[in-house]
Amino acid sequence: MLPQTHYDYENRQMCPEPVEHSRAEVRRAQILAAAVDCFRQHGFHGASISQISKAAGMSPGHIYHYFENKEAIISAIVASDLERFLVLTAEIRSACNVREAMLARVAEGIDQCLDPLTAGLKLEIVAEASRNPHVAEIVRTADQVCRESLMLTMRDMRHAAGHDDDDTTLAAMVEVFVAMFEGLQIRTIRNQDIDRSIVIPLFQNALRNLLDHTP
Amino acid sequence: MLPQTHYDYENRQMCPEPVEHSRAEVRRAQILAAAVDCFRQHGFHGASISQISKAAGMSPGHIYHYFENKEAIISAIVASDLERFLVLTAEIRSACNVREAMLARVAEGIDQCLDPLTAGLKLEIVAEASRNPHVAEIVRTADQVCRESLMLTMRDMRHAAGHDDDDTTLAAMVEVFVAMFEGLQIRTIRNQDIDRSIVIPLFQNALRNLLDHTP
DNA sequence: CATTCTAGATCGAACGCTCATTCCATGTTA
DNA sequence: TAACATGGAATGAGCGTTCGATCTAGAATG
Repeated sequence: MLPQTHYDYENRQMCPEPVEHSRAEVRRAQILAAAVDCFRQHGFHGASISQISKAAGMSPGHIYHYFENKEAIISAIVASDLERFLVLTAEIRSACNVREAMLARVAEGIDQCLDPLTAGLKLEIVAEASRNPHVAEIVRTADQVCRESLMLTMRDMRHAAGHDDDDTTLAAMVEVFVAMFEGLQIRTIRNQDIDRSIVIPLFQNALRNLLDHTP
Repeated sequence: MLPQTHYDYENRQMCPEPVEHSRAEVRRAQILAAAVDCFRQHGFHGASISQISKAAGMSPGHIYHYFENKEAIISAIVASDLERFLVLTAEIRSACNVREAMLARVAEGIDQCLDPLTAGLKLEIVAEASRNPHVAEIVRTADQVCRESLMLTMRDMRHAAGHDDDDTTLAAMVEVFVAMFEGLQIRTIRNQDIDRSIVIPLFQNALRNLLDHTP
């Protein structure tokens, strides 16, 4: 386990977490957790401040001491959500055996994508990004950082296997790689009876084919 | 071009379209077109009946002569959206050369998935399905029919190539196949600068690997 | 240690607005 | 004339947000 970090958007690097325990930080976390619950159940626009405040165990007005408005809550969730992914990719890249770490995380990633609760919120976030420019900016910035991190990881893996790819090829491989995972999030909503024991090996095989691809 | 058809949910088969031109049908279509526009821009819960009625060029109250409530509009859009896909798969299966038809449609499908406007609404629909049981039921029923149709198509293709797969394997291949396409819908929102000229061939190659897969 | 002070935490009523929906008067068609 | 199409105001509920009143914990003071 790496120490807790977060992504510093201004300086574009990971920073150690100051592990805040102040009352304010606790309250903020309470609100965010409650909001995640509500957004999962009713969507961004369907969930009301009143609902969120009830779930967080405080008055509606009090929410506004910690967040400027409802959209700020959305942004905070999106940001923290994607920060967690950045930590994950950083962990993979800092492992001794990058390939092993990656393959291990693949199984983990598939499981997470196939969890309907997680997938539902992720889809809500992307759908919101498709029309809310503010959310779109956060989502796209973090996505770019993730892709860059994955590109570096993939370049290492491929180089060890004797391939020497240019950046455009690597970027395309990352696109298809990520698309496959994100596609699972949609599948788990559209089909609740996925036969995991057959689908997961097939999926992993397709991933391996992609990673070992020769032009 | 096949004649216009729609999917009869009760009898589980395609039916010829009665091509209605009555005033009521025209009005309904107007409302649905306006609603699609509004939902794209503001989401299901963000778009109001008043907005939709303005876009459709009629009064808010009049909407309720054609749809019981707002959710009925959502359902009608989802249903017609997915019916169009059912028509597409039926078209592929009825082609002389199924493999050729399929590969041609693949390029078409990639283009459609990479269009942010189309993708945005599809994601909105899936996100809504992840929490609205009524929408979920429509989405899942249609998805199942699509998968069955794709399974038949894929069985033909694979059989011609000397493979004889059992149903679970075929179902899994369909899952991964569809997941890849649906993943593109998310990618086109998260990354607006996808290099199509490199990504699409790589994506098609990955698809071919999947279709020619040997266990 | 006891008291006072103060700044932040917290509440919940209130505001202005918009929403989905209803309803009835009016217009249109056959 | 009868049946349907349409408009638009009315309704009541709920929304995001604001705001002033109260509470509380802990520093400052004596």
